[in-house]
Formats: sequence, structure tokens, C-alpha cells
Amino acid sequence: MAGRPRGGTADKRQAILGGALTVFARDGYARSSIDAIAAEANVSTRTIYNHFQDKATLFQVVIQESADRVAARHIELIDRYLRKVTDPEEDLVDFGLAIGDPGEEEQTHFALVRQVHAESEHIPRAAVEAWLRSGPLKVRQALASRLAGIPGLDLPDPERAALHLMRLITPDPIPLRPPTPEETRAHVTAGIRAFLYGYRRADAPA
Amino acid sequence: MAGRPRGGTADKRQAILGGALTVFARDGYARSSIDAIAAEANVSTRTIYNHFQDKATLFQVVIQESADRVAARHIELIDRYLRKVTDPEEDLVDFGLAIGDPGEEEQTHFALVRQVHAESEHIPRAAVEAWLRSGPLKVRQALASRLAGIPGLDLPDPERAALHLMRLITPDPIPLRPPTPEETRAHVTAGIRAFLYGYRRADAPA
DNA sequence: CAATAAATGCAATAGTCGTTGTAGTTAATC
DNA sequence: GATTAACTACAACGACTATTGCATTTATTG
Repeated sequence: MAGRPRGGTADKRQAILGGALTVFARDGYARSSIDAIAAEANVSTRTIYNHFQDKATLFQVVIQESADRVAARHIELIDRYLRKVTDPEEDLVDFGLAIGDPGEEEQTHFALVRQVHAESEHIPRAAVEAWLRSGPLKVRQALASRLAGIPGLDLPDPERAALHLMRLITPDPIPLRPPTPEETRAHVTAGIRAFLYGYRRADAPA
Repeated sequence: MAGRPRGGTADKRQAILGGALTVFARDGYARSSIDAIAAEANVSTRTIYNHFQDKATLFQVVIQESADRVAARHIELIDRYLRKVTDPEEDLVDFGLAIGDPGEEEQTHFALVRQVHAESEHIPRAAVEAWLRSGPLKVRQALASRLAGIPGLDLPDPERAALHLMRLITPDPIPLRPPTPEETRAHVTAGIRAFLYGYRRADAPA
């Protein structure tokens, strides 16, 4: 038995998923043509159909794998910055800056999330729920349990607090102009302060 | 000079804009066909092209008019609920419930905003900025100046505080299940409390 | 090198969509 | 009721797209 078993199958699949992620995040589902994805991935369109049933399932795989990957990285950041919190403000700001980093991957991630939000009614319910659970909800839970361990905070509903924290540090989806690093830091710092003051224990020091 | 001057021109234009709003908000720009918009508006496709240059400009007009209309209503709500604030929590919760009302118009509005967020890179920069300024930014400014008038709050940056408030009360874009009215109230109340505690003056009563 | 599985290039199908032209119909004004 | 602007129905064009089949090439394993 010969053939091409390990040859490029896995490589090609990854190339396709990478190209599809780029194109879907930039152009949205409907605007993204298979040809554009193939070009971005340096792959023939036929190969895409050898690996994936159709465009819709390719999209579902892309958003699911992206959710898994990003959630893993975010949980890693949560563990790194919030496992042992010495200075809540400093640690949370560092966490917020890491998550909102204007790196390429983060930008692509936020763009894809916006596409999912816009397309959610046109994606099978099960796929949306799977994305939600293994992505945002998972991160929210991890963040909630870490927040509960920070002293000086009063969190009647840790999951809701985690949602609030994320909302307060999320970057502007449409900035009038790209923020400078200082502005980004100011944005995150202000969000963290509002959060910390908002959830400060009544008997905590001012 | 005879003709059909007042006949239906204004009516048709409104019908088209209404149908386009519905379809664009539901399906997004790329998925929305002119035929679907025409059907939704009970108008022939040809009439659409008699009123608007092309699909792209129709979309820009739709989002611009929607931004104007919603901003006007939101500012009205801001004036109604926050002109004279007696009980900050109660008044802000009422405001938040009014803005996040699961009425048809509010739902359509939020859906269209998600579409704009997803499409922002494919809309002429000038149109996006105009939408931003006459929509979200305008509301944010109005809210900021009202918030500055609420006693017991310490707002170093009222505009940022307004952004925080909006973020804390915005409904979930993809709920696992439609929230009950009680859940909606709990969500808004929790957001308002976090905001109020977060921006409470240091010398204010607990 | 031989065998073979995967990838490619290319053509073709079938459908959709934006847009325009045209001829006829409707309805408002005079 | 005549005039005329607006609306409609309909066809048509060109472009794009998802998807498949097939013949050919590539690269990997034995």
C-alpha cells in the first residue's frame, strides 16, 4: 500500500482553514467566495471540496476552531494574570491589554466574532450554540472563577461580573482613528477602574 | 403642468426604506437582494432604481436615516428619564429598559448595528463616520452631559462613562434563549448597579 | 522505481443577482 | 377628462458563484 497518506492532507487542511479564517473575518460569509479562500490559502478550489462538504460547513469549522483556539489562549491569559493577584488594578489592566492586543490574530478574532454576531440567524442553531459554549461562555466562566478569588471584591454573580469586565475592556469596534498605544492603555485602565470600583467590597479601603 | 407630483413619490421612498431596513437588518448587505427588498416594500425593483442610484447608496441611506431616527429617540429617552434624576438607580434602570426594549424597532435597530459593525470595512469611510457621528457618538455625548448632572457621581471622563453605561446595559447579542422580562430587568439592574458603584463619589453614602 | 492517494487545472452546469431598457398602466393634477 | 409623471411587469445582459466531473500532475510510501 503506497500513496500519499501523510503527504499534505493535514497541511492542506490547515492552509484552507487559515485562508478561510482570513477571508471570512475580513469579508463576511456571503462576500467570501471559495475562489478567494483558495487563493488566500494557495490551494485549488477543488481541494477545498475534497476536505470540506461545502462552504457552510467550512464556515462552521472555521468559527468553531477559532473559538476553541482563542478560548484556550484567553484562559491561558486568565490563568497567567489572575491566578495570584497581588495588585488587582495592575494585573487586570495587563490582562485587558493582552486580550485586546492589536496583534494580527486578535484583530482577526474580533472581526470574526462580529461576523458571527451578524450572521447568527443564518447559522444552524446547534453550531451557534456550540460556538458560544466553547468560546465566549467558556472564557466567561473561567474569568468568573478567577475573579471570585480576588480579595476585596464583592461579586454576587461572578458570571455577570465577568461579562461586565469583558464589556468594559473590549476595544471600540469602529474607531474614528486607530488608537495609539497610550489611548488603548487609557481605555483598558478606565474600564478596569470602573469595574473594580463597581465591585469593591463595602468595607474595602477607598 | 400635470403629472403625479405628490402621488406616491414620498410614500414609495418611505416604503422602500422601510423594506430595505427590514431586509438589511435581517440578512445583512450581501445577502439582501434587491428583489427581496422590493417584495418586502411591495414595490417593483425598477422603482427602487428610480429612487436610489444603486444598492450601495440605498444601504447608506438606510443606515444613516436609521441612525438619525434612533439617535433622536434615544436622546428623547435620555431627556425624559435623566433630566431630573431623583433616584439614580431607578431612573437609570428605567432608561436602560426603554433602550433595550424587545420591541420590534429596537430589535431591528440592534440587528442593523451588528450588520454595520460587520460591514464597516466595506462601506465608504465617509459614510461610516457620518453614521457614527450622528448615531452612537451623538447619543453618547447626550448621555454624557446628562450623567454629569447626576449628583453623587464622580465622572472624570463623562463620555467614557457614557460608553461604559451603554456597554453595561446592552442586551446579549446571541442569547441561548430569549430572556424573560425578569431576566432583562435583572440584567439592566445589575449593569446600572455596577455603573453607579463604579462611579460613586468617594464621599458618597454606601 | 512503481504504485497510489492527493492535489491541480480546467471546463461546465445551474443558479443568483445587480442593473438597465422598454412598453404599458396607474393615478394625480389641471 | 386630458396630461403626464410615477409605477409596474417583463425581459435581458453580464457578471459572479457554488459545486461537480475529469484528466493530469505531484509527491509520498513501499
